[in-house]
Amino acid sequence: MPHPVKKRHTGCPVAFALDTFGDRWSLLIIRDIVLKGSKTYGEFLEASEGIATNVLADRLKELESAHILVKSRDPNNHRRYFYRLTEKGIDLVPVILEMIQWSAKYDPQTKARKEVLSKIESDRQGFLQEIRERLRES
Amino acid sequence: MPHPVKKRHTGCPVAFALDTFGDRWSLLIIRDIVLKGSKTYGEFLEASEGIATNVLADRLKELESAHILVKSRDPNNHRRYFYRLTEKGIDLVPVILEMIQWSAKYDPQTKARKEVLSKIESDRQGFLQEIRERLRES
DNA sequence: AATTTTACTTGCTATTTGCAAGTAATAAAA
DNA sequence: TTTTATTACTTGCAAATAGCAAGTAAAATT
Repeated sequence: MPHPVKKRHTGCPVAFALDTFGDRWSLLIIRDIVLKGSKTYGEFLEASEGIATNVLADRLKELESAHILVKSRDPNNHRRYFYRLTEKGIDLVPVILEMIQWSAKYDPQTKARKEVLSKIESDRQGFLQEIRERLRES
Repeated sequence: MPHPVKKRHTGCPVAFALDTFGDRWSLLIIRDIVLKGSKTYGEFLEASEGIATNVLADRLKELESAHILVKSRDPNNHRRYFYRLTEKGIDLVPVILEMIQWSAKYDPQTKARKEVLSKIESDRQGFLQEIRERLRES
């Protein structure tokens, strides 16, 4: 079973952020929720670029205990659970948007969609508000 | 010698960003340059929350080959090198600012300074511009 | 009652990190 | 000009983490 990474708790906000979600997978899981509408373990397994099942289980546990995700049962199918973003998690969307813009600028093979990019640039606040509302009501 | 992490090269901009700097140390090195004015190997070793020397060497190499950093000799002391951000590296500052804002909001022990935070909120573009200019002329 | 779905866990190997010590080139001091 | 110190690394090894394949358990479906 993978373990949580050592926390630096130095007070530096950059270090705090990296200690919380600074690994290869955490933000991809959040991307799956925000951009692909994933909610369940199975959906993350399929959507997240081939994340290993034990690593996925570990990251979900970590993100839940960091209060970035909340887990609830699917009322219609008690075998499965829904993972949703908390407000703390939703507040990570701006970080993801900046990453998207940076990669769109520097990755020649980027698949970032032009419409999305122009929306982010021309009406960032509106775009963020739409995402927030969608996530809150999901 | 640590090796580069496996690249996913899937076209997803979030994955591209994480493949490039999505680890516990890369953005801390960049923070050292941007916020602490670090330039040399020794300064990174001292500033970066106790990064191990071999990991530092590896990350510098990776960031250089990703064209985020450039390495040049100190003309006054040929034993040492200066590491500076390229434009590609400078363009990561917005990502770092978002992380700072998120951590300032959610870390009760944050040491993020209020003046900096209000400057970021009230005049983000101006703040970014100041940083860019300082980094370019350094 | 048997099968399938869903969300994991377990065990093992490979990779990466972290620590301590060592090296090589240049500069400074004696 | 020989010795010492600085600076930027490299090397070797142990510990932690990631990745892969197979297994388990509860709930739903057939």
